[in-house]
Amino acid sequence: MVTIKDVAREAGVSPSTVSRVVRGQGKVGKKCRAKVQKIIDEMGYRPNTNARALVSQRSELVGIVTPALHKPFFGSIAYGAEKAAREVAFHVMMRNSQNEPEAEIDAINSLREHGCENIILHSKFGDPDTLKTMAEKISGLVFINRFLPDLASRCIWLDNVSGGRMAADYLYKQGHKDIAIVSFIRENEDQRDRINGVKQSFAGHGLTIPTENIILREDAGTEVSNMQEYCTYAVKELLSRDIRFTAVIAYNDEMAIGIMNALFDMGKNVPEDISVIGFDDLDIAQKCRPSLTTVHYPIVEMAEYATKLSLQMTLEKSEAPGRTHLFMPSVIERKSVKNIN
Amino acid sequence: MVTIKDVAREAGVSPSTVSRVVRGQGKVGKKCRAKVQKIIDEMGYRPNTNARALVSQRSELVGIVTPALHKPFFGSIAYGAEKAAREVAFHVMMRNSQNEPEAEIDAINSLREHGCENIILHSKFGDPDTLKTMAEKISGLVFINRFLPDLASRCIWLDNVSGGRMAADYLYKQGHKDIAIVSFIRENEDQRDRINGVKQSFAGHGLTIPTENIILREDAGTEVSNMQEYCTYAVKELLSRDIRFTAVIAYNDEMAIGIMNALFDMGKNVPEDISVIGFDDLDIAQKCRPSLTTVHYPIVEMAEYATKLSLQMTLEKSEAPGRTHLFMPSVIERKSVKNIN
DNA sequence: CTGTTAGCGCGTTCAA
DNA sequence: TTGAACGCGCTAACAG
Repeated sequence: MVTIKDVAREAGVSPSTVSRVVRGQGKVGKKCRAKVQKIIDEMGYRPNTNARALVSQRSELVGIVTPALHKPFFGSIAYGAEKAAREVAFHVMMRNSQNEPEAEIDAINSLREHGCENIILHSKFGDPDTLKTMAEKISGLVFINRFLPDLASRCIWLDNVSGGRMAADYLYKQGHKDIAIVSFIRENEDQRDRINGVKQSFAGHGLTIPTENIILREDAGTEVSNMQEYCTYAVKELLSRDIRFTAVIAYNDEMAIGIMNALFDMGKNVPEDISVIGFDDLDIAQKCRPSLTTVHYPIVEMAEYATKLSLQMTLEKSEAPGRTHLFMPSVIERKSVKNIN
Repeated sequence: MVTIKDVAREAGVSPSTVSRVVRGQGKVGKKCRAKVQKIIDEMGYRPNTNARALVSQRSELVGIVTPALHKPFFGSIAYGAEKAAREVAFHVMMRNSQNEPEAEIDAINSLREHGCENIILHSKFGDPDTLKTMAEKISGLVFINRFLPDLASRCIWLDNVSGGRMAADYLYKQGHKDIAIVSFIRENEDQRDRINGVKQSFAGHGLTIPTENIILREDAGTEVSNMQEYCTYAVKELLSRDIRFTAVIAYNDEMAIGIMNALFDMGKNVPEDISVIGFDDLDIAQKCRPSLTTVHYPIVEMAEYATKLSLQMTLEKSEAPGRTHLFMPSVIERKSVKNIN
């Protein structure tokens, strides 16, 4: 390993001068700078990040904590963050949390051991008070896909209510007055918000959505163990109940696809017999058949934005601006919804 | 920030003793250890990784360099690596290379600045000599999904020839004697290997695959700009040429799905009219319709293995074992291939 | 079993 | 404009 001393000796200058050249700071004579730079290139010198972080008390690291990196949605977060980080020559360190609050804390702590001040956290279930305490200690901690009133200015999140409303508005315009909703848990924020958005939209048209038209995973019991099983269960329920619906709003794309498959299996065609709309706009939405009409979640942009915000907070030592960062979804029209007007 | 000194002072011992307790190494009196541990917990002391890495000359980091993390296949590599890294309390740093050899080198260099000795590199196009030079300098550099004869013991790769053979064997058993192949470039290793595997299989049955039955992206010219366009082009070619085929072997799942969609668009049903088989076994393969029969690529396991191998090489300072690490694919039977016997 | 000493490679004073 | 000296927090070698 070639150190700053080696370069200094070779160039016949002091280590401090080399340091100035490397960082492009301070006053260095033009000739001197050129000579040192030449030696640096020749010797292939690269500053030791650890030593640097040790002395300057900050590492050039962005940490990202998400539930499961192999899922496309979270992979996109990592992708967006890496993109923004690279622009300022920062590195990305990642950690999976499995959606377990304990694992999240652990991940954050170990990130901090590396001197990582910039952390993008995707926490759906972390305790607000705990998170607040952490935020006070970590100047670059920001939250993606969650809104915490006390930490509003550090939250980068999506307007799920609008997303739900947009999906419902779109369906309504296509002539669908009777719809069903398939989601997970009633009380989870995102899920509740999206459902509320749908209800708002329909209320605006003087319509209500009967309780029987809403299927929730929490009501499915233990008989279903994975997404497809749940979707099959949901579709069976819907079809067996004495209700009328021409379209299904799924919580997300994965579920929408599961529902389409279940419908096909039961002899229903999408969108001819029943329309389906998703949420997220994952890659798969354009690859499945019929391609999925869905609500676009600008997750890559959000992750980039979150990273830049975090960086700005630590680099410019500026507090987060006194506002929250709310992104808007948008409907992407594809082939899974039929116009029945 | 609470340092080792703070703990030492508080506990009335020397920093070295605290260090020994923290690392669980060396001899420390039972009572003494308990007391120090108590103070550590109370004060919330966490060792500074940078200082540690500086003095011990090694960081507890695994670097992973892949072309594009947001794609499920590469996301799985990151996932597997993180899993293995976490077991030994290492962190993962990642970098996207966009498949550009320059960016790869750059990524590796910046990883090294962090003192990262463990690097999992997914490089399809990197120059073998350059890679060899890097490997000599980086004791924990391993290659995933590539075989370099000179660095065989550091390569974790898949037997693509067998994969191609398995796909073809499976098709043959299902009664398909006339098949088409859709792939990218003739000379790329993986693609050539898989095609060769297919040819071997058929040769074993006394059959050959006519050149006209093989469509390559490189022959498509510039008119196609994305995967779906290419698949549509490929299917059109196949259908317009005066050839006979009952099944299509696609280079990978993404392509297989594009091909299925193109076939549907042209009024052909899968698998009734034409069967399709993919490669990779991405999540999407079980979600698409018909679900895709494909060749399973054990990429998560391979990434875990690669990480453990790298760790072993650096931690135990042992050279890589004198053998290469070749994983075998396997056929996953789903619904996109019809038995026409 | 425990403490003392001496750096790891670098950035940042402060003098010169 | 340059250099010398110091210390970031920690581990390792050596004494005791």
